[in-house]
Amino acid sequence: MAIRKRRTLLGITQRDLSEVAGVSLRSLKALEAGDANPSLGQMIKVFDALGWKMALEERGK
Amino acid sequence: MAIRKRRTLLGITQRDLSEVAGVSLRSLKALEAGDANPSLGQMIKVFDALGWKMALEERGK
DNA sequence: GGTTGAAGTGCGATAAAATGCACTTTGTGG
DNA sequence: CCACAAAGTGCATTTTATCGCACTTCAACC
Repeated sequence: MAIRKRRTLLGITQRDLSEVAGVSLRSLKALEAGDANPSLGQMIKVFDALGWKMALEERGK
Repeated sequence: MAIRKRRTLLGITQRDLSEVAGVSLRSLKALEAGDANPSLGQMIKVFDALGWKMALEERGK
């Protein structure tokens, strides 16, 4: 997933990110592993911690 | 929210959208009302039904 | 005023997410 | 090989989202 790539690029551990984002380490691991259907709030926290924001786009065709 | 605007623009009811998207009417109402912390799957279904997709952007500054 | 369709809302039941904990695996440096 | 840090994973528990249902509100129309 993109999360891991971004996180490693920032040179921080899962623990670091989970603390900055304010989600549990367990949840972050699940999120990175892709075996999760996270809540919007959960995602926003993590994305925000990674310097990302969510946006809507037209789905081409 | 943007969902309602889009939906009314399409000229469909909440019931219509909920059925097309595959989520319960109750959930869609909550989603439009903004009193929800929906799951990613839930949002994708609705956004997809509205011709939208989600994207990540750099958070300015 | 009565009827109808769409939308808003509260509540209880259930499915699922989020968490904590214990443990395993993997890599890295001594 | 050993020690340590980071990551992966299974499980039990707690919390929360999702859903159905009943009821209310509101507007349009006859």
